[in-house]
Amino acid sequence: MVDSEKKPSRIQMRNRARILEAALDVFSAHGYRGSTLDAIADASGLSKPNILYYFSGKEEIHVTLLNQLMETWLDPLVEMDENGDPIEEILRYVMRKLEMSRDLPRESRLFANEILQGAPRMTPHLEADLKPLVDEKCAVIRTWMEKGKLAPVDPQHLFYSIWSTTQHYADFEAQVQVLSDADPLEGARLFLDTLYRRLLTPMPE
Amino acid sequence: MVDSEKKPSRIQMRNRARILEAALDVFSAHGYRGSTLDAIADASGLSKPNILYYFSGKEEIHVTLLNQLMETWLDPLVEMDENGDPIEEILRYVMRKLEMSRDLPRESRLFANEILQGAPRMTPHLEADLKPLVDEKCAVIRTWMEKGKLAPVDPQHLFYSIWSTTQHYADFEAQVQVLSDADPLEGARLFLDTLYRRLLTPMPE
DNA sequence: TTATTTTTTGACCATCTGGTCAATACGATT
DNA sequence: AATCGTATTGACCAGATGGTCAAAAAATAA
Repeated sequence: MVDSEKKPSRIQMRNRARILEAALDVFSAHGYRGSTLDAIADASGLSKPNILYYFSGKEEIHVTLLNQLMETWLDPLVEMDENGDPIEEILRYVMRKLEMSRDLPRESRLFANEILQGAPRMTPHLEADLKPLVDEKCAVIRTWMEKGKLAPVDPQHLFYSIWSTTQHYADFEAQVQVLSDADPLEGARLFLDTLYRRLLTPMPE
Repeated sequence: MVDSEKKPSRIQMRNRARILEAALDVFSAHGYRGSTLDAIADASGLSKPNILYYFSGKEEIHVTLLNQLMETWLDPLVEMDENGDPIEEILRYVMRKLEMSRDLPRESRLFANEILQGAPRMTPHLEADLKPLVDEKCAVIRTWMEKGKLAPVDPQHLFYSIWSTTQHYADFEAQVQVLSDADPLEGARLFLDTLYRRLLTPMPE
């Protein structure tokens, strides 16, 4: 039996990792309801009952992925530094989010799927982790604006715009693919740099 | 039998409309795979076999919704007028998209779900309808920029940003709900107006 | 080696789900 | 009222799916 008291064996570590890796593939591509244990079993190379030896059920796998994701997802925002140059800090945040769209598209789509379905398994996380962090960083941005380092805009909607414009390249890849000729991510870098510089650079009176 | 040759009777019109209305509710909330004919039957007040009397199957209902959606979705872009004032035309487009997030959130989520899953039933539509329209409007925007009426940016990515920032309020409503105190849509109007004015207003040398 | 614990699996089950079909109810026309 | 095409439904089915379980196979400890 997998005992949550003792430390996990090497086999347990390896197989749990395999399962989560396979599940990320499957869940991000088909959503929770569209994913089957059989598909995860196939993708991980383990049998279905064996998967249920490591996880109590489909839902626990999904929840585990979502929990892991939350840290990764918030990290760039955590790193936004109150003492850095405001515009460069925000642009750095934008670029890190854009890189995550390129490097972690599955995670982005997993998240998008969950929120689209009304965040049934994530609302507590959002309230407990995301909300306080966003409130804190909004306050930082407001002080920057008061000091005249940034042109004034609503910080909350600024965040919404950063999230949506960057994640768009992962979440709506199927659409971007149809419309774009060249590598969209390079164009996105230039565009978003311009967008946020023009939005946030304070104008001397 | 429902005969596609003859014009549909009043009962047929009414029931097909009922089914599509119920299906829009269900599909937009749970995605294609997460939705069941039983749920659509319940929501429409018709029995499952009766639904299959009007539509050949679950997929046909979904495809019908997607086809209807495409028109509604493209309409604001179609209306963008080459002869209007460039900045006002684009801002009008932004605001119409934002209104659609408020008034047609189910349609927005239906679309988002479909694209997130890789657009399995919409890629042909995107290529046949969306792509040419976007190409055309990108050309218009480029001429505006050449005439110095708009600050230069990549028109394609400009569209991506408009779509993502406006649709965000419908598609990620569950997240916005957690973070926003007041009515987010009013704040969004102000923010997006500022964002696109600052981005697009040409600077005299 | 043997005993013991951990890991893996084949067979199985209950439920859900998309879909069928024969029979029935309904509504318009004569 | 009788007729005929339209609309509706209860009963049913096959396949998919999440999950169980006893037994076998591996790994580990004695």
